[in-house]
This record gives sequence, structure tokens and C-alpha cells, in this order.
Amino acid sequence: MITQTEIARRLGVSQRAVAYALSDDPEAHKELSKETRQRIVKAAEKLGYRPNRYAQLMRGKKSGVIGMIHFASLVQSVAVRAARVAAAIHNAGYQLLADDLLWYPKSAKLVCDSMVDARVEGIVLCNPPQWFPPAELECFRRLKIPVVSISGMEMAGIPQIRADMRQGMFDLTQHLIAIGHRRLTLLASTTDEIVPKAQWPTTERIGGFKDALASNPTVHGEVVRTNYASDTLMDPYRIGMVAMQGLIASGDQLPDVLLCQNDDWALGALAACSEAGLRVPEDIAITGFDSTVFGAYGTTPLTSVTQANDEMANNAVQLLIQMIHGEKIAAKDKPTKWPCRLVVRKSCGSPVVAGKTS
Amino acid sequence: MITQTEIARRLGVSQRAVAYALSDDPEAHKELSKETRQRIVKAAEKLGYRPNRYAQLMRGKKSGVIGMIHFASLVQSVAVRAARVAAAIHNAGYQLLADDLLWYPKSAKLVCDSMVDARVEGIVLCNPPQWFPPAELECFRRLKIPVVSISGMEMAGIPQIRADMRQGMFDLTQHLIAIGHRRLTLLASTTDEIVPKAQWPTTERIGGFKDALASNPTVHGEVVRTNYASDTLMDPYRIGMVAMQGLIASGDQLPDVLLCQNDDWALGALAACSEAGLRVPEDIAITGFDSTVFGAYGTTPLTSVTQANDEMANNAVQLLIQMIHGEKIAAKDKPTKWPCRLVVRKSCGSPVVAGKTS
DNA sequence: GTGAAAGCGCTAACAT
DNA sequence: ATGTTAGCGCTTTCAC
Repeated sequence: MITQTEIARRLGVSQRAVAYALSDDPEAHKELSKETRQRIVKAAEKLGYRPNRYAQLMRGKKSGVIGMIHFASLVQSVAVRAARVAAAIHNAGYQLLADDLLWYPKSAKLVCDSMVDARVEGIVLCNPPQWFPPAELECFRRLKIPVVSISGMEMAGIPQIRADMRQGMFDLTQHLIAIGHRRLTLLASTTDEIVPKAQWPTTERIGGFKDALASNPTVHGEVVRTNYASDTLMDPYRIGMVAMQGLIASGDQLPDVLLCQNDDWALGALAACSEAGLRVPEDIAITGFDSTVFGAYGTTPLTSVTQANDEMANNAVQLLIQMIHGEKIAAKDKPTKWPCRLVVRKSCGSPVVAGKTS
Repeated sequence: MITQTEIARRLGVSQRAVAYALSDDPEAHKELSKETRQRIVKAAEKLGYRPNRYAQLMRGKKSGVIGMIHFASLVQSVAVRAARVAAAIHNAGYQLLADDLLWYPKSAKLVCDSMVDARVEGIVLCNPPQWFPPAELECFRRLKIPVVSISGMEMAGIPQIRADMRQGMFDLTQHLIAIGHRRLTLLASTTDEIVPKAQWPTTERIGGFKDALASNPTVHGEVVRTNYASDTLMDPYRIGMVAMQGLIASGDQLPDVLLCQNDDWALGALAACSEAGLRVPEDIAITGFDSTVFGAYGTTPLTSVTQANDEMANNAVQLLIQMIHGEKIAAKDKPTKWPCRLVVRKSCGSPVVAGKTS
């Protein structure tokens, strides 16, 4: 590894001269004659000199690193969001130190500590789940390392960027009612019951669903709860499949439409229908949420709701950088909500297909 | 941030005493009396002392970081492999510095440099694509930072762990022939034509396909080429859909079975069939490769080939650690091949379904 | 315009 | 058993 001292030795100048020549502060360059500087810069380039970041950090320089703690698994919508955040960090000129906690949840403390050790200037939490221990964030607070979260669990004192899922689910439900569906079932997780108010995505989606039902009294709506299973990590589809199989096995009349919490569950539900010989949307309509790329494919393209992932990622990173620069963020407790957009495809049926309009 | 000096000041001992008390070399502990050491350790814990990694590194300590350069995109099989490598690195007690180059391919040099700057002890390349510039690896070679690759492009001097795709495709083709298919078409990328011998996965798969055909002279086999498109990054399914649409539009007789290079392409092909009113496997059979979780779902679960991702990830990381420890690796040029396993599901048809046995 | 030197937090050799 | 000190590579102040 080539150092400033080494360059100085070879050129017969002082180490200080090399430091000033290679400084990224233009003011420093003026301390040297043009020729001397040129000579040093050339030599540094030729020798492949790279400043020792660790030595720079020891002198109090900022690390230029932003940490991302994510929980991606194979849920495509979450993976895409994490990728968008990674790109936003990169584009903002910061380095990324990423750790996917979902693959080793026991290591929350370890990962947080390693972020501190790496002297990250800020942290983005991507989709923190309800089991994420908020206590681990204490070390960031103590060291005044700013943290923002994008989607996932709400956490006190942490600014959050999220999609307006209530509005998204409201729009979806309204559409389903408008095209003639009268018996609606929402498949939701139990996480909001386990950790009250922690898992807003579920609360919000149920809220939007009920809002829409409230303005349509003749429509029958129901919320069915299902739980994340241990194998959800490697297989986000099974949960929807099992739930749909349960509905079929119950022998009760099926709803007109099953609204799933995400596209992955919906795809699992589609598989269960296919297995049972049910046609979608003719026998039962199915909708997803988050609008994954894959949802658009398949025998039955999914009606879904798109989140503004790009905008949310940029928003989160910009906000974090403002906080890094010491700007006070007003209203930390009110999340920033980005509107969702309804995407209508085949799986929800249409007035004609569903055959249920007046 | 609390330092050794700060602890020493508070306890009224020397900084050296603190350093020896907190050293992870047990020999150093003997330099101190038990009581003194206890007192220091307790205080350090209470104050939340964390050693400054950068200062340690300045003193020549190893970084304990392994870098992973990956190219995950939304191709599930690739994302899973990267996740497995991440877990293996974590389990081996190393820290992970990960960068997904697929999202900013122009930055290959930048990412490699930042790995060097971070003083990584080794590098795992996950699925390097054929456009990855080998020149960027030069800096690792110069600094004697070991590099291994898992899957992806073959690179001179870099030990590679990969799946035996030739055997996997051979087994798959043999099975398809055994259950009665007689007209087989393999959908392969053009990458091996663009960069000869660089893109072995394609070469290997075509090889396995042809090997199987060679031992069954009555069977008609064909290789159709298709190319990665610019939108493949965010949509790995479209390429298969477009290819299938092309086959249908050509008006030629369809093959009995379309063998796709990966599950994502196969799912796209399934979508095209569905759109065109073709039943799978009755009208045409379709197979994938890599066996993604999702391939097992859907109206038509995919016949596919499983790679030993866990084993390959552990193998790669273990090998890298051996190299880090200075062990000479024999036969760097011969890749380690892990066997593939055929997974038969509905999409390839069966003697009865295909209706083509004697 | 340039050289000498301090010091960031730590490890380790040396001295008491 | 404890204290002192040098030095990793860098930035920056001070004196020439």
C-alpha cells in the first residue's frame, strides 16, 4: 500500500507537500507551486495511491457511509424497495453498508454495533418488522446518528416514509364494489393484534377497506386473519395458498373477491384456486397489493396497488442526509405518506366477467 | 465516543492497563492483577466502550470484513444465492460489505476501490455477468486480496464454485425424452456467442441438452437464441414471454416442450401460452431451471432443476477463508462443480398427459 | 513556498 | 504489576 510518506520520499519532497497536493480542499492546493503539485499528483496517480480511509477517519473526517438495515427475504416488493434505497444512497454520493437482518434476526445488536463501529453517518431502516427490538436503536440515539425508516413498523422518534395504504386499499375496495362485487373478504395478518399499533400496514389496509365499506352499506365485508409462519421467509406464497385452501375447505359460500395483503399471498391464493379447479376471476376474484413485477404475469394477471418506491426511497435518503447535515426535522412523529395507485388487471374481474352488475 | 484513555482517566489507571484488560489476547490479561482487570472490564461495559476499529486497523489488525460483489436484480435464483453467501459470511464470523453492481454497472471501479479502501480480506463475486470488466479485479490481485466467484462468468485465475448445469440439463432432457417428448426446443441466451467461452452457464446447458439428444437419435432438438433486453433488470419474465409469443406467431408447428434457461423465463413463457389459449402441459410442455420458490406455485407448477445453493455458498466462503489464511489453492482453473437435482412437476407433462408414449 | 511536529485511538515493546 | 513511549497514515497548525 502506497502512502503519502512513500510518495514524498520518492519525490524528495515533504509529506506535507504531498498531503496538500492531494487534498480535496482546493484551498490547500494554493499552498504549493503549480509545478510541484502537478508532479506530486502525477506520481500519486502512477503509483496507484489511495488515501487510507481509516487514517482519515482518525483525524475526524466523516465516513461517507450510510447504513441500511433491511429485511428483504424473498418478498419481491420489499426487495425492490431495498434496492431502490441502495441506489438512492449510491446516487447521493454515499457508500452503502447493508445488512439483511432477516437472515439472522438474532444478530440485531451485532449488526447495529457494527454500523456504529463503521462510523456510519446515518441509518435507513427498510421495512422493519414488528419483532425488531427498538432498544437496539438506542445506541444510534446516544451517538446522535440519525435514523429514518421506510415502510414497515412505526417507531417512536424515527421519521418514517411510507405509502398511503389506507388510501390505496380504499381505492381498490371502491373499485371492486363499483364493478359489482358484493361479498368482500380481506385477508390480513395478525401482526397488528400481536403488537398493537406497531404494525400499521395491516391497520391501515383494514382501515381503508372498512372506510370503503362504510360508504356502501349494501356490501358485505369481512376480515379474515392469518398468521406468518416460520417458513414465510423462504416462501412468501404459501401463506396465501393455505388461507385460500382453508376458505375452500370450510364449505362456506366463497366471497365474490378475496383481497390479499400483498401480491405474494395473492399468487399463493391463485395457486390454491387452480388446484381446486376454481376459475379466477369467474368463480372468485382475487387481488394483491404492492404490485410486483411478477403479479402482471401468469395465467391471471393480478389487480394490485402500486407504491411509489422510487420516490419513497429518494425521499427517505434525502431526509436522512438533511438530518446528517444537522437540519432539524419538524414533525418527526407524523410519517410522510406517498399516494398509492390502483392497477386494474384481469384477476379482479369486470362487470361483465363478474356478471354481477344490475 | 468513549476511549481507552477516557476509561483510564476515570479509573485513575494508565491507558495501557485498560488496553491490556480489554485485549482479546488472553496472554495480555496476565499482565494485570485480577481485581484491576475486573474493575476496568466492568467500567468499560458500563460506559458502553467500543474499540475504535479504525485505530485498530491502523495498527495492522485485520479488518474482519469480506466483500461481496453481486448482481442480484429480481431474478430470484440469483437473489437467493447472494443471500446464502451473505449468511455464510456472517456465520463464519466475518463482517459483510455488500454491493449490488447490477443497479449501477458503471461503478465497477468505484465499488472495487471502495472494497480495497475498506481493507476487505477477501472478495466473493456472486454471478458476475459477462460484461463485468476483469480489469477491475487487477487491484485485488496486486494487493493479494483473494477472490472467489460463485456461478456466473468464468474468470482466469479466480477459483469458481458452480453448479454442474451440464449434468442438470442432461438429466432434465433425458427425463423429457423418457416421458415421450420428441420435439424439444431449448431457449438459450446469446451471451455465449457475444463473449465466447465467458458465459459458461449457457454453454453448459446447451452441452447437456445436446449430450442427451446425441444418445437419442430419433428425437429432434433445436436451440433457439434470445437476447437479454434492457428491461430484463426489472423484469426477468418478459424475455420468456416474448420468445414464446414469437414461437406462436411464427405459425410453425410448436415443439412438444420448451426448455427455458431459468424459471423466470419459463414463467413468462407460461404467461404467453395462457394469453394465446394454449394449455400447459397438454398443448406444449415447458420447463425452467434453478428451481425458484415461486416456480412451484401457479396454475402450472414448473418442472425445474435445483442448484445446491447452500452448499455452494458455504463452499465458496470456506475456500475464500482458506485463501485468506494463506493456504495455496490447487487447480484454481478447474471450477468446483456441485451436482444439480431434477425436480419434476406438472409443467413438463407426463406420459399420460402428454399422450405421446407408445 | 516548504519543513517540522502534534495528535486522532490503539497496540506493543520497553522501562521502572 | 504498572508506567512510558513509539508509531500506524493522515490533516493541520506553526515556524522558517
